[in-house]
Amino acid sequence: MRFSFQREVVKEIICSTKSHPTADWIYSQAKKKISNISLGTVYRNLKTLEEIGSIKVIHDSNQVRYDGNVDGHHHLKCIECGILIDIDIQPVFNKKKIMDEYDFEPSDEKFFILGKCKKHNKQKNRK
Amino acid sequence: MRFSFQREVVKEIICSTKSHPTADWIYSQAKKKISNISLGTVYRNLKTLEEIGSIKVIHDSNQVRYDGNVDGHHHLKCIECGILIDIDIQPVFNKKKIMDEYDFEPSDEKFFILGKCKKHNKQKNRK
DNA sequence: TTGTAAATAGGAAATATTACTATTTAATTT
DNA sequence: AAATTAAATAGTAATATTTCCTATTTACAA
Repeated sequence: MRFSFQREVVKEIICSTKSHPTADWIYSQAKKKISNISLGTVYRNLKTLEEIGSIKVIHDSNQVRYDGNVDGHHHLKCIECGILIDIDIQPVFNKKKIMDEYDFEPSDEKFFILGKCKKHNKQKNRK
Repeated sequence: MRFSFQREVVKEIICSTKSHPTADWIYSQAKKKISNISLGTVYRNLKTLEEIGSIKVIHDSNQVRYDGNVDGHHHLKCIECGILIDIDIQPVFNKKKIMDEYDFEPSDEKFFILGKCKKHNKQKNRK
C-alpha cells in the first residue's frame, strides 16, 4: 500500500486516545493538522485501517466508534454517561454446548457490560 | 397508552419471527396488512414498543435489528451469512474484579459470539 | 525526470432516521 | 348516540451519517 500522510494522521489520532472516538470527532481533530482534509478521506482511511488491522470498529448502540487498542479486549459501558472503558477480562462460556447444540463454530466474541461507572454509581467507600 | 392497530401489527410482525428483522423489513411486512402505513409510524412504534419492554433492539454491526424475544438471552452471529441465532447461554465473568478494579457497577450484559453457522462451518459429522 | 496508478478534495448521492403538520381516530364526556 | 379532545397517523420534509463520483494531486517506480 502506498504511503499517505492523511492515513498516518488519522491513525495517530485514534491510537493516541482511549476515548473510542467517532468519525466526526476524528475528522475535527484531523482538520487541526490538515486543514483541508476531506471527510471522505477520513472514512476511506478508517475503512482501510480496519482492514489492515490497525484499528477496531466498535458498534456502540447507534454510534460507530473506533478503537486504537487492537488487542483482544472488551468494554464496560456506563448507562448514565455513555463512557466506554477497556477491560482485560475474558468472559467464559460453554463452547462445547455452542458447537454441539447449535452446530456453530465460534471464532470471536464481543462482550459489553452495561452498568454505572465510578462517577455514576452509588458505591460509598471509594479510594 | 391509547390502542393503535398499527402498533399491534408492528408488534405481531416482530413477535412472530426469529429472524431479528430490520425496520425496513418490518415496514414492508406491515404494508401487506395496512397498505398506507407510514414508515414514520413504524419507527415511532418500534421506539414505543421498546420503551414498554415488548421488544428489544439489537445493534448488529452497522444494522439496527429488532427482537421479539425479551427474555435475557444472547446471540451467535455467522460471519459468512450474517444470521443471528438466539442462545440461552450466559457468559460468566469476574464481577468482583469489575467492581473492585474498575469501580463499576454491572447491571446488564450484551454478548455476541461470532463464528460459522451450521450451513457454513466445515464440521463433517452432521446429523 | 517522467509515467502511472493510488489517493485526495470537494461535492453529490444514497441511506437511515427523525421532525413537522394537517388530518384521523380511540376513548371519554355529555 | 353525539360531541369533545388529545393521542396517533400519513405524508412529506429535514437531518445525520456514510458512500460514491471525478478532476486533480501525489507517491514512488522506471
